[in-house]
Amino acid sequence: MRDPLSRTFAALADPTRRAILARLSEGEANVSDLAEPFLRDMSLPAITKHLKVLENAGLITKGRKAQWRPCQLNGEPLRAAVDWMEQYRVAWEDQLDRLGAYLKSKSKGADHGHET
Amino acid sequence: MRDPLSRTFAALADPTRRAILARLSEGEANVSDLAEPFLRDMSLPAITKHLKVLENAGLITKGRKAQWRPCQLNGEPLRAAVDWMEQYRVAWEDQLDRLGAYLKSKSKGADHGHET
DNA sequence: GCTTTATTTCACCAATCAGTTAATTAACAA
DNA sequence: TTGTTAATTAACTGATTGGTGAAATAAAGC
Repeated sequence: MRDPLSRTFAALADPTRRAILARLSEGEANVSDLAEPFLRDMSLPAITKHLKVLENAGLITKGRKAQWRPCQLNGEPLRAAVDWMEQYRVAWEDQLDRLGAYLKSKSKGADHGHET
Repeated sequence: MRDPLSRTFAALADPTRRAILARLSEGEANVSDLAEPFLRDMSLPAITKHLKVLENAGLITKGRKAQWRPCQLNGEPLRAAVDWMEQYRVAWEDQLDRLGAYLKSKSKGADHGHET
């Protein structure tokens, strides 16, 4: 996973990590706070690793406050990811439109008068 | 990678696969058409595998036309991915706003206490 | 100094990933 | 039937991922 965009998407490709980001969207939190909901399912080192993945992707930054490591969200890479998607969104929606038109013409074609 | 969202993000976490999607956003293409730009770097079976990943994520659908397999984009999972991101983008931007406000108040010296 | 709390690092393991070459299937063309 | 083109499957490999428990580090607190 060399490039930043790949790192971002890879980091998002895990429900635990997405949940951590969701939690962080409500505000700063320490590692143990972030870990707490998952400790039934996995160990603390596992969370440390997930956080490292998020950090390497630039999605979070970790501070230092005594023995705590307050984490906070960094939206920048996410914006890059959304931007990548938006770049192709027009084409995707065109294709969806074509599909919609096709389905509509196939079923009935009543409401919104498109060519049958 | 059980859940659909994870599958989508995982599928996007590879530059070859993103390039394939980009190509497909310009219109339907056969496997060999899609493979052509990459055959200098990897074999055809490698492309077949990438296409399978994209297909399993629901990002493309493969048709059959004689011995060809015309692939086309399916934007639905991408919409779900963008939706997930948008859901938190507001919060991220709020955080950026708060940071901005904080920095502004700090530079202005608006000394407002933080009571217990 | 010793103990506690918060977090990370280490060494390991099983599963998945991304690629390979060689063989195979599918559809068509002669 | 034989051959050609398009694409997939099979069997294998090395690297990465996601987890573990045990030990190590860091900063307080007593």
